[in-house]
Amino acid sequence: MTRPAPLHELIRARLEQEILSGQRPPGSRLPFETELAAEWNCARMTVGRAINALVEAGMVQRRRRAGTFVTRRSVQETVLDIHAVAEEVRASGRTYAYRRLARRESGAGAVEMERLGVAEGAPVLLVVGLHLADGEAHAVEERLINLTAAPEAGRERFEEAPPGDWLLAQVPWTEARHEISALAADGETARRLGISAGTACLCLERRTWKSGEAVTWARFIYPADRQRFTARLRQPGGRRGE
Amino acid sequence: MTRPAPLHELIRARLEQEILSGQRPPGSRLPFETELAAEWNCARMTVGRAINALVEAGMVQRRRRAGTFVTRRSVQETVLDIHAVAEEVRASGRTYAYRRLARRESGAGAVEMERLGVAEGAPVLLVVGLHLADGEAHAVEERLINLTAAPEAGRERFEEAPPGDWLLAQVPWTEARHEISALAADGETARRLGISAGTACLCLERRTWKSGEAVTWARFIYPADRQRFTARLRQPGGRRGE
DNA sequence: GAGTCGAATATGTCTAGACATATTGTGCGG
DNA sequence: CCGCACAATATGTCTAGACATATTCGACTC
Repeated sequence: MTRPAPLHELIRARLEQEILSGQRPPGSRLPFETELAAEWNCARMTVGRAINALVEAGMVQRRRRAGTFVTRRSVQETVLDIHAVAEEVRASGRTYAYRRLARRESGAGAVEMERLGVAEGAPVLLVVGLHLADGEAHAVEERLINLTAAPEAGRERFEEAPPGDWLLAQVPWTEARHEISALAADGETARRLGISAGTACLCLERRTWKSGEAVTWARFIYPADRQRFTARLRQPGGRRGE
Repeated sequence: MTRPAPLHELIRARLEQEILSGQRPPGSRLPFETELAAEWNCARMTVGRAINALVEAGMVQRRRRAGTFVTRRSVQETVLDIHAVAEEVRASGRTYAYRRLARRESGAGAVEMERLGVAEGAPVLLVVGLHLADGEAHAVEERLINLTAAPEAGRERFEEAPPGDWLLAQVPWTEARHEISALAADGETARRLGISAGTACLCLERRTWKSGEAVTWARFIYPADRQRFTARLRQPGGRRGE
């Protein structure tokens, strides 16, 4: 039994369908709110709400006095889900394990300055760890933590659990950025992953900030055959997990 | 001069800040709409609108009779912008060019069945092309088009312009999915890109549907040093391009 | 103690107005 | 013909209500 959809949802769905079908081509003007309100026999605010959802989805743009116009589609904005490595592995039905390979506190050098965006000599913590799936190397994680932003991290050993989990729980971030690239494994990485040097690898870099201050930088390196990222188009009217 | 922000926006920003700062921890209940309305001295619908924006951003969940609760953060949902290759190249200030390498119409075999999800023997079009930046190979594009879904594509040569542009204009899709992976260049790909076989490459696969029917499959292969994808965290209250 | 039913209540949707504000078109004067 | 002031207008925001609906809580029964 499907509950009756609210009116603003019906209006939104109808307009969306007309846009996607090409019936309302990019650049064309939608009927004015008052016209739609008369057509659907409802208040202007109800159609306004429907149209605002389309604005939110990037399908139309509104200009006062001019009207509402169908957006020209140019950039495909897709949604990429990046889980924690442990979840990725468990989701595929394998057992997950973690092993710390190295831990070092130091003052920021050139590399750390670039990766974290901190001043020279600022205290930073480097942790290198290996993520295992069914006992086999799944990914190498290199992690830099800005100890100025997260001083409590200096007291953690990160021997049993990866720093990501701890940071997520301890330091709420407000902004994060990801970069996905490919690279050939260098000697050390190859040795850690048990592959031969030069093997193609997928690389995910993540930078996290809390209110403008860099908290952590992380790089995950996966052998090419062991990981891929999937993204789906943002569903314009998609309801969020129920 | 910043225009005065609307009240629902102020309320949303305030609540968001309280959530991000940890002042309102995950699982905690927000004040009831009526309480917030009294606190801000406004109508209930105004605070409702503010809270709905937080729902949209996935920061809170609402349950009738129970109230509104701060969501536990689990999956990081990020937004990935995937431009057309031509735009990517031009955005970096280089000149863009395209060269078609091959074109073949045939009935779907095992590979095409898997990639497009069509029946055996269904008419498909394969186009292979090279994207060039400043005269240098930037990416190889392999493209399969379902001629049942887009029969007009059979009359196109795709010699000057890549099929992506034409398809985008002709066949509005309703769903698309992307996969990003790394691979080592095979002999033919390496030759086309002017690199040596085995070089690490970044690979983007895209599948596009129109109302449930597969329209096209595309695979872009970039040498590792020539492309990376960036994603940013979905800005909860981010305004869309103005 | 377990289960059932009904009342209480917070959210969900909607209306018919109001006024604000950005932008467009127009007419007037130079 | 150009520029400028002004009126027209479509969206943007907000209100004070109304009724619907899902969920919870408590009272009552077995």
